[in-house]
Amino acid sequence: MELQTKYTPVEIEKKWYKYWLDNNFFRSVPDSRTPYSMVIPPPNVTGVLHMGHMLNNTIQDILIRRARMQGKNALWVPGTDHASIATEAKVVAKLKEEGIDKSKISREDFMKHAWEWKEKHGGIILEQLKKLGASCDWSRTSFTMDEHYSESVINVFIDLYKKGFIYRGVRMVNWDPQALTAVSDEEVIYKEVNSKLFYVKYFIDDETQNFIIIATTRPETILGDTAVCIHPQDERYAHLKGKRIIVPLVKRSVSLIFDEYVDREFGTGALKVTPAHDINDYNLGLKYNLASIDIFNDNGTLNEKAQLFVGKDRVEARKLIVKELEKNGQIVKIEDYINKVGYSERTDAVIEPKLSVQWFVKMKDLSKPALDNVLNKNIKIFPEKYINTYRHWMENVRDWCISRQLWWGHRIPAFYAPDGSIVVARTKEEAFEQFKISNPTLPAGRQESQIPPCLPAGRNPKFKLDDIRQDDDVLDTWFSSWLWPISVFKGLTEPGNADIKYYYPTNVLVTAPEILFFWVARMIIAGYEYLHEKPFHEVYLTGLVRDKQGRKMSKSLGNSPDPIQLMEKYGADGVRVGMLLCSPAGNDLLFDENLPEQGRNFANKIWNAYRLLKSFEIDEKTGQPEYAKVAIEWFENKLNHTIELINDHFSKYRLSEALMAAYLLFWDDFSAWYLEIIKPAYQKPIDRKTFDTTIDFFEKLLKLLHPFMPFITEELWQNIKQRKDGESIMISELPKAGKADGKILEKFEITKEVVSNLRALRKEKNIPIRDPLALNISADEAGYDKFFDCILSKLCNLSGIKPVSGKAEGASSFLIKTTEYSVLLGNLIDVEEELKKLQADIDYTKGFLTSVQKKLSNKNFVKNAPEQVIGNEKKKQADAESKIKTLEERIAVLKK
RNA sequence: GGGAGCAUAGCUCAGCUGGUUCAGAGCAUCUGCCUUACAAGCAGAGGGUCACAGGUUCGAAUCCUGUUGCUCCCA
Repeated sequence: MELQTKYTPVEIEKKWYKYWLDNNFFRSVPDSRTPYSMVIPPPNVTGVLHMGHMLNNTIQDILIRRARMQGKNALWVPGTDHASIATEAKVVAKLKEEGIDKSKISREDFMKHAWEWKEKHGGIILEQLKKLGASCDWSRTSFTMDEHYSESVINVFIDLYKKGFIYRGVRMVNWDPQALTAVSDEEVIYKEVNSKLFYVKYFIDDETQNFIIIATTRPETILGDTAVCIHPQDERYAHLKGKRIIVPLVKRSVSLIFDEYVDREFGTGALKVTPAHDINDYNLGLKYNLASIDIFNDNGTLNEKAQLFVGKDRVEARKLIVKELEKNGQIVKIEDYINKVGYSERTDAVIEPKLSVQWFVKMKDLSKPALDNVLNKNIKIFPEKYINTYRHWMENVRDWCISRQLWWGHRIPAFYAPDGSIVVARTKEEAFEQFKISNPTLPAGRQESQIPPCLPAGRNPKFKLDDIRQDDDVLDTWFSSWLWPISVFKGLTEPGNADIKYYYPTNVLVTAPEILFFWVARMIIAGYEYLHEKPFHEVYLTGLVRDKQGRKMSKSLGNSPDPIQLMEKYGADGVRVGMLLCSPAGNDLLFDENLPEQGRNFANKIWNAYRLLKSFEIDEKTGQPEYAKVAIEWFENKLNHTIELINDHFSKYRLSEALMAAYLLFWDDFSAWYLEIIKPAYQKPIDRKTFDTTIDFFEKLLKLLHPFMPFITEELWQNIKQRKDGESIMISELPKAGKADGKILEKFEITKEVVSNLRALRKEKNIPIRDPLALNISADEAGYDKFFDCILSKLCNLSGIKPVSGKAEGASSFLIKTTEYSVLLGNLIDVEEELKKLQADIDYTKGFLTSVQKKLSNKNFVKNAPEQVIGNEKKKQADAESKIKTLEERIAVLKK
C-alpha cells in the first residue's frame, strides 16, 4: 500500500474511536487487579466544550490510558451536573422565546420543560469529548439529578440537619437581582469600578440648621438609613453626643451612635448606617438594636418602604435621589472614587447585599478532617503551592449558604406548618407524621424572618396534610456535586456495594484551581463525613487557559478558538500535544495556534518514520552490519533511560515534561540518529535482525506515546504487524525501563559531537558527502574508545579512522574533551583561518584555566570545599592544560 | 486592607538539598539545503549582567534582607 507523505487524521480518528467503543475497552468492572479510578469534573449540562475542558480532559485521558497500559483496572467516570442557575436561565430564555412566562406556569410544568431541554442539549459536551479521544466508561455516565443521586443529596441534607450542621437563618446574603436568587460568597466576583463618592448633608434634629456631612457611594440606600455612626474618639463630632439626625428626603429621625468600627480617615468620618443593605451596617444594627428597613424588591427595584421612587430600579433611583438632594442643596460635593463592587459570577449583575432567610451549612467542625488530611499530605495537592491557599480558606471557612431561589435542582426537603414551624423530611407525608409527634414551640403568627434557626417545631396538628407547604427553594448545585466521587458509585444509596468498595477513594482528581473551594474542598469534607475516607489520593490542579496576550479566554472577548474546529484542522492528537506542550504544572498556559500545529507536525514525523520502516526491503541472507549492532545497543540504553525519566515526570505530574521527553526521544534520538544510522544505503536491503529490532523499538515508542496521542499510535500499531480483531495498543503493556548504561550514552554524545563537527567541516569546505574523508585521532593516555567508530564512518562517509601520534600538516582539526580529531585536507585548508580558530580556542581555554587555578590556589576553598569538588577542579585543570598543549602543538605544525 | 506566589533567551518554561564550561529545553528568529521517510522536513547559527540593590559564603540563578514590577486568593 502506498502511503501519503502527509498524515490525515480525521477519518482515522473516527475509525479507532469506534473500534475502541465496539470492543468495550473503556469499560471497567471490579476484578482482582489494582484499580485506578478517576471521576470527571462534571461539566455543566449547558456547557459546550471550551479550551479549559480540552486541557483538563486531555490530562485525564493521558493519566487513565497510562494506568490502563500499566495493567491497572482503569476507570474514568464521565457525567454532567445540573447547574441550577445556568440551566434555569437557559430554560427561562427558551420559554420566553416561545412566548411563555415562567411566572405564569406551574413548577411542575417548568420542570417538564427543563428536563426536555436537558435531554435535548445536555449531552453535547460529552459527545464532543469523544472527539478528543476520551476513554471514559460511558456506560457509567452520571448526572447530578439522576434518581439515586437526588436521593443521596436529599438524605445528606436531612442527615446534616439532624446532626445540627444545617440551619435556617436570617443572614445578609449576596443577592443576584437578575437571577433572583442568593449566591454564595464564592460566586461573587469583585471588580474595581470607577464610581462616585457623594458628600451629603444630614441635618441635626434640633431645630438649628446644623448638619453633618456624610460620604457615601450608594445614595439610594439613604432611604433605608436607620442611624448615623461616629468614632467615639472623633473630636470633630464629640459635641453631638445625644443628638438625633434627620435622614434626608424621608425626614426620618434616627439616633447617632458611637462605635470604633468607623474609619475616621474615610470621607468625613461619619457613617450612615443601613442595616438592610450592607453587611457591616447589618452587624452594627445587631449590636445597637437598630431597625432594619429593606427598601428593595427582589429584582432590584425600590419597594414601598423606600417611600420615594417606588418601582424604580436601583441604578435609576440613585440618579433621581442625587438630583433631588441637589435640588434641596444637600449635596456638598461629588468626588471620583474607585471601589470594588461585587458581581454575580453567573449573570454579571451587581450583587445586592440583602437580608433574607436562607439555609446554611455550619462548616467549622465539618471541615476539620478535610483540612488536617491535606496538611498531613494524606491527600496530596499538585502543585504544592495551593496547599497554602487551601489552608487559608479552610481555617477561615465560613458557613455555606446552600439555598437558591430557583426551581431547577434538588428541592429543599423542609416543610412548613401553617404557623410557620418547620420539619425536615423526605416527603410531605413523613413531614406530617413528624408534626404529629413533635411539640409546638413557636407562638403562632411569628414573622418568618424571626424564626430561630432550626428548632424542631410542631404541634398536634390542627391542620391537614394539604396545609403543609414545602420550601420553595432548591439546593446549591455544589451541594450535589460535593457528593460526586461517592454518588457516581451509589455509595450512599447502596452502601458498601462492589463499586464503591473497589474504586473509592479514587486515585486522582484533575481540575482547575478556580474551584478548589467550591468543589474540591467540599468533596473532601463530604468524603470524610460520609465514608470516613478521602475521595481521592491526589489532586492535580491545571493552569488556566489564556490567550496569547494572557487574557482569560471568554465568550464575550471571542478569543477562544473552537476546539472542534481545531481538532478538525490539526487532529485530536495534534491538539492534545499542543495543549500539553504549553502546560507546565500549575501555570497558566498561553494558548496559541502554533501549539496544535507543532503537535500535528509531530504526528506527521511519526507517520513518516513509519513510512521509512515500511519501505525497507529485508534480505534474510545479509548479516547485521556492525554499525547497526552498535546503534541498537545505544538506542536500547537511551530508551531505558528515557522511560525512567518519563516515569519520574509522571510521578510528579510534570506531564508537559514527560511529553517533551518522549517527543525528543522519538524525534531526535530515534528519527534523527538511530534511523539515519541503520538506514541501508540507497536501494540496498536491510538485514532481518536489525529490521526486527527496529520494529520492536518503534512499537515501544508508539506505546510510550499512546497516552498522549492515542489515535495515530493505534493506527500505526495496527499497521505495523498483523493484529487480531480485538487487539489494541490501548490495552497493551507499557514498556518498562530496563538498565541504562550511562557510559554508552556519554560515549554516544561524543560521537554526535564528532559528527556535527565533521558535517560543519564539509559544509565550510564545500566537500560533498560522497567524497570520503580520512579522520585522524590523537588522544592522551586515557585512550580513545573505538566503540562508535563504525557509526562515524557510516554517517560521515570516512575512508578510515586512524590513531596518530604526530601532527600532520594540511589538516583541519577540532578538539572534543582531550581528544583531537583531524582531517587531512591538503591544500583545501586555509592556514590563516585555522590559526585564528585555534588561537580563539586557546584564549578561551586559558581563561578557563586561570579561573580554575584561582580557585585551587584559594586556601579557603581547598580547606572548606568537599574533596569531590576539589578533585573535579583538579581534573578540570589537568584537562585544560593538556588541551592547551595540544592546541599549541597544532599551531606550531601549521606555522611551520 | 490581609495572605500567597512569581520575576532566567523574543515567547512559554526547566534548573531538586549552593560546587563539572551551569546558564538549559521547546517554540520563534536567522543562514544554507526540494540529500529518494518527512519543506508539517534536514543541516547549522545567533540570542540571557538569571528584575534591581545589598548581605552570607572559598564559591550564589540557587540561601537571607530590602526595593521595584506582575499574578492569584481572601475581605
